[in-house]
Amino acid sequence: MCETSPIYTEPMATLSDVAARAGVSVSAVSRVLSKSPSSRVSDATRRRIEDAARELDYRPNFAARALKLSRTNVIALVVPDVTNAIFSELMRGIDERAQELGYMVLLARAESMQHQAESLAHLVGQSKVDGVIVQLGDSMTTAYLTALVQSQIPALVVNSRRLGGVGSVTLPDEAGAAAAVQHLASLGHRRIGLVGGLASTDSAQRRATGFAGAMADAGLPVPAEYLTGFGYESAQGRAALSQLATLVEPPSAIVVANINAAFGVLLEAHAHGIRVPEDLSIVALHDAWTADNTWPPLTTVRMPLYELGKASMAAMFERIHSGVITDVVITDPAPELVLRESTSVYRRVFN
Amino acid sequence: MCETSPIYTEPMATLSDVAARAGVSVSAVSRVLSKSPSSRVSDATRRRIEDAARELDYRPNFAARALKLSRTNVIALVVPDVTNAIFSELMRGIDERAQELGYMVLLARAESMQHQAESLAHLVGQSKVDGVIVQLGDSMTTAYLTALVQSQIPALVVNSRRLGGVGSVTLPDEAGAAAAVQHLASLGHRRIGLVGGLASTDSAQRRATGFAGAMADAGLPVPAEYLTGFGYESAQGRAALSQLATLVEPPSAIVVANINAAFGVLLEAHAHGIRVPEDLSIVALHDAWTADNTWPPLTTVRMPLYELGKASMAAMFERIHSGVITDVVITDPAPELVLRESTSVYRRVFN
DNA sequence: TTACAGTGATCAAACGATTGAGCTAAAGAA
DNA sequence: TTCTTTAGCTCAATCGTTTGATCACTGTAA
Repeated sequence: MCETSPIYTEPMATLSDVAARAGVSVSAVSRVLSKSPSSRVSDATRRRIEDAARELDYRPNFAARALKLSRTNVIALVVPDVTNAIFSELMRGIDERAQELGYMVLLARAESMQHQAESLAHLVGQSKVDGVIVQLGDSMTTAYLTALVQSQIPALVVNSRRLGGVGSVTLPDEAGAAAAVQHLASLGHRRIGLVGGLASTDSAQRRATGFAGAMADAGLPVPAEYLTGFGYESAQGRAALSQLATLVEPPSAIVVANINAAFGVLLEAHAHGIRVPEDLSIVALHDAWTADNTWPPLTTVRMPLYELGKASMAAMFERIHSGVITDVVITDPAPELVLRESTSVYRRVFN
Repeated sequence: MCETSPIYTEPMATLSDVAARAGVSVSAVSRVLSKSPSSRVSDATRRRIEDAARELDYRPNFAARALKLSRTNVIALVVPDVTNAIFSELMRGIDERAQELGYMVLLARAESMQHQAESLAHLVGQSKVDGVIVQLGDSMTTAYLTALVQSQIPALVVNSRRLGGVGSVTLPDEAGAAAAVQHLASLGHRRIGLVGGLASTDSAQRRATGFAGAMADAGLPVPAEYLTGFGYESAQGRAALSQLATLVEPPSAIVVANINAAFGVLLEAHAHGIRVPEDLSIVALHDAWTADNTWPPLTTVRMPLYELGKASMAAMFERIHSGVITDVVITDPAPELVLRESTSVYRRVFN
């Protein structure tokens, strides 16, 4: 089961190796290879240096560079839950832009940071990373956030505003919720409920606002008992539908503020013998590949998560390099309805 | 929208700051704080140093340490697809053990590494990371792998063996497939099909072997047309069922080698009007929270992914510190059937 | 002839930690 | 008293880069 391998790993070529081979000084090599604009070098030596570097397969030593320049070109991404389908699109956006900007992403699961704020401080204090992008979750304490703000860490919060001292990048939550309402209204639904997030969270508030606004625009009433706000996870979606189902006159359609909660809603509907979409139309915010796997497949509103990621990394870059703290709202592309099979035209069941 | 913040970020305290405050030399501080066993220091000075360090909130500079010791205590995890539900359990295991061992994990999406092997070489060549754990995907070229082997990088492949020069950690694939078969057989099914992975991959082969073995043990025939092997993704699951459904005498139950493919199987079943589990029982390898969201919820065989992650990190640690290359198979816990609603007792439809 | 600007390269001091070797004083041995 | 040992420190080199300061040289102007 085991086998020892002699490790012949000849050490990487360094600047001075290249310098020796090219017959020049270390500084000349450094200036040429790091393409510094102030490099007054003759074409001949430049070529000799580049050749030598290529022949020795030279790669700059990350640690040495980081030490000298006191920046690592690495940023940390803190997410509450890697399992979340939403995270992966976000990650993809961040990663892509990071690569363009010459950065790498260190993924940190929030759960793994036991003494959370402290861990973050370590990350930056040790100058392992140049900045931190945090995707807020319901579980993140405010203590964590204030600690984050107080530390002078370049930080950025994704999809949550009203935090002084750290930047933010936010989704068009109102527009997304409104799009969902408009879809249902256009199908003839008048009794539309909301399965929302925790009222304490910023995004849940915005989605609720968008929902209310669109209902008003459509001239539809919103009874208080049609509004729930248990949270974004599956179990909380179940709880919400379970409550809505007991109403004397239950909604004929609901907007679910998060796709994960919608999974729970669907399960609970099955459990209650509520047929989707015949008895109840469901549209959820956020699109993900998992929406195809439910029965019926979920109609969703796709939110620009990929762009959220890209913009986050861009804002982080700005913050690091110019100290500018921005609050960005993604508007392009706009939330887009993805029609599947969980919504249908309203049929008067109480005819 | 923008607001500039003056950055008062006073630089981190260094060893010499601590030394100055404690009135001792830098080396004394280093020896005390890095708890080196060869530190002959009086209790008095030790206490002075520790106090000074605490007061200044000293944290060792990562880059400096990495430069001097030429190791970073960071490993890279390369995954084909962050979206994959399987990945998150694996990641959790790796991350947890990494933390115990004083390591951090740099997540690298394989898709983001355009010139893949080259990127890897960069990662290690620059000594950004001490080693690389690779979760193989269908899309990973053999060129990539041979490059990985040839480089002297401490590397480890997850769930794929037969690679000289790099270690491996593998799931109990045969046992998992066998457990699935046994469950179906115990329900009275005799015509059992396999929706497998690509025959070129190691894990697909082992699962196919486990399937065949268990079928033989149960005294059940396996017609060649009951065996498919399109791949582990949803679309390929659809393709597989679409093919199986055309058979004159289709299977009454199938084992799907991967839960993601099972989602596709389920969709295709719906499309064909095949009722699950009445007309077709389905059991999939790998459990994930998404299995609860399908209709009907999927019966699965839970594979020890978390333990796979932990073992991987442990093996990586071994590899880095003692050069020992191991091939580990996870046996504990054994694959476990998670009963949901996609399987039921066989009823003779052709009576 | 002397001075001076400009070019192309080198020197050397950092960055912050680690660590083998060397130093000093006190204690013990001869 | 003198020599050796040892506990308790400090010295100084080193890891690989970056970068302001410096230097040697050539060509030009005064």
